[in-house]
Amino acid sequence: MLTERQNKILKLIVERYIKEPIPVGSKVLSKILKCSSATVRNEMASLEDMGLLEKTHTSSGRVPSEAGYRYYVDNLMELKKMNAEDMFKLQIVFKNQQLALSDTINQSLQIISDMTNYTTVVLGGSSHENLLKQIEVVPIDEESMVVLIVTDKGHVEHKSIKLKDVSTDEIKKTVSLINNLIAGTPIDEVSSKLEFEIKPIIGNYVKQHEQLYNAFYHVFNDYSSHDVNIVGRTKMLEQPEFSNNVEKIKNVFNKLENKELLNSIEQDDDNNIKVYIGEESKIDDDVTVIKTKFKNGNEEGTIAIIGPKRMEYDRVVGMLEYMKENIER
Amino acid sequence: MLTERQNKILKLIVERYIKEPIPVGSKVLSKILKCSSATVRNEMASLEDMGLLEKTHTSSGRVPSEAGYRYYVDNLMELKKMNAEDMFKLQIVFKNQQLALSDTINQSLQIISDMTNYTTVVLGGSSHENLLKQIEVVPIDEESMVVLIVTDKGHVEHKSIKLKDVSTDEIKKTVSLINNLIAGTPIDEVSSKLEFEIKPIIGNYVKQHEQLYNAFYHVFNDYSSHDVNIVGRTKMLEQPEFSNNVEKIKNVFNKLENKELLNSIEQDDDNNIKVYIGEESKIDDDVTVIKTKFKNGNEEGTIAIIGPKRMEYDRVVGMLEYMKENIER
DNA sequence: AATTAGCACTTTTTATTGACAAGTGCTAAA
DNA sequence: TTTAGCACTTGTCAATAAAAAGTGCTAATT
Repeated sequence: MLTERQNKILKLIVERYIKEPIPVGSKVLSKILKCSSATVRNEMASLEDMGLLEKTHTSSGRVPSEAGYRYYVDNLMELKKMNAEDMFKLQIVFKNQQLALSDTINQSLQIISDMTNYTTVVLGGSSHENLLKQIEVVPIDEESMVVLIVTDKGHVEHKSIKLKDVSTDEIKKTVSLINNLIAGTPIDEVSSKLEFEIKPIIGNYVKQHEQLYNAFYHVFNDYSSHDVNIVGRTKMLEQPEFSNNVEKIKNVFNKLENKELLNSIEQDDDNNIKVYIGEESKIDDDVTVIKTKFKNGNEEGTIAIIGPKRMEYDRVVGMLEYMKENIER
Repeated sequence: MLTERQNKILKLIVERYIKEPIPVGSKVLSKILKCSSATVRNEMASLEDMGLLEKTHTSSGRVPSEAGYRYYVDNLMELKKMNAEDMFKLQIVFKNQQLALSDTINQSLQIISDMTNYTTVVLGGSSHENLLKQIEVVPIDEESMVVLIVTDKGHVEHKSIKLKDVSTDEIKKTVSLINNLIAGTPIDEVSSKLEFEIKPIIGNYVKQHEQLYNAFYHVFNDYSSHDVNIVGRTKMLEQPEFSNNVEKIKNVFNKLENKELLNSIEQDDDNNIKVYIGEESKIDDDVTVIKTKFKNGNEEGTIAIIGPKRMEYDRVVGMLEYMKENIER
């Protein structure tokens, strides 16, 4: 357990370092704490022993370690209310009744990304939570057509397919068959339902049933399991820990492109705001991800803010809280 | 007009510099050309006077200028056939009859991006070339619904909208009205047609006609004028001219995000392969864009490869030619 | 008239040095 | 328990020097 003073010192170091990425020395702190620098040095040494602080070299000031940030977030941080101006900007978006929820979220995250210089992400629910609402087929020319898949949460996916020697009528019948028999099924399970419930039926009256079945089967199989929207990809370049390190940038960008890894954001089922610091983020040692789930009517998903480990935790958590409240209302 | 030898020297310098971004000195060339370095120096000075070469500092070797690359591309470059292995990889994609054209293109451009470490782009036709094929509305819950717009070229756009106190029946009628009266209109012009042809009609039998009209009006007004797919965004980071210059990276990434600027790729109507070097690319002085239009049946668009000015022109042009051929077949 | 050898001159790159600033750890005194 | 004091480390910055790469020009050569 840390003493009062140690808490104070750790908090000061974390907040100073977040403001400006310069290791914090004992001298500045001694002034603030009204004790000698030697005392501060002793305390800092203890905090380092506990693994909460680090040095960049033998005679440098201290920098928070990953555990230090963790401790700060869990025990020391005081949530920061959003300032009036920022709040006002967001309220304009939230008050706009015309917008669909997804647009509201996207626009507000765009604003947050611009205010903070962090990258933001919206994830729709995963495919096993999405139910097939309806499919539509729009013929484009003799051979090709577009298949549209709409889920109960309003997510849309489409795919062009080619079919030879299949009549419009046969397609229409199959489509309404699917809409009647399979709508309401989780997207995940549609492929198998197609096989066992649709394939046998269309086998009877569609000449090229094999081809037709295959086309639909693939459409659902390729259904990307996630609806991902990343806002402010390049904001990462504004952060000093990345702007001088192309390898890091490459790594982070590749992880963002690679949707699989974004799923790691959605791992746990906690409904509160969660903070993944450094290594925990699974993206990069210097990256922190702060996320929360949201639910509004039948729409649900996750919003996340991705920034450097040296992130303004108090501010971002405050913002996410505000976002979540407004979305759910 | 350049002499035989000057052509040779310019070609050598460009190709050497493309292989490795090190200014080329007279010594290396003298060995290849079997003449003294002094002779080469004289020729290089002439080429510099003509604006085809540049120095990075008073006593450095030479580097191609923008005009130098231009001259190389227009006069000196010998197209390079793709190697068998690369060709084979692409053939697998092109031979796959199952795939819709857009998927074929995306997959093959992914391969090309990986082979070359350049960014690739597919642009669909612009909105004034796209005709409205059909719209569909799928209700999600009492208030919200998804509007789907399909164009004659199979491009799909969707948008969630909210409507209060509008019956399903009213919506259905309006939708079929639009499909009957406006299908076939260029997307660009749909908004105005809605106003003059649909609004007056629904005004008669839809209670909340103002609201309904507004919703559809916005859907078409927000229609993003372009279908853009960027593959291998981060490949730019592999190029030495960018990997040490965060400002450049930022600039290029922002230009890519900003769809307007991609339109500049589509500016001219030339059907051949076009090369935009450096400043001409409108993206960055150190960027080259090589693009071509393609047309297959009623689908058409543009594919482009974006790389450093120091791009392997002979290889990329060869690849684009091959792509174009295969797409159009 | 074209080519080449030779050399002075520039600029970049790299390493070395020294001085200074920032900060620590430890010891001994308060 | 706190603090003053001091030796010690490390990083940063500027100055200097030497080496490497390459040029332009002049004068000699082919």
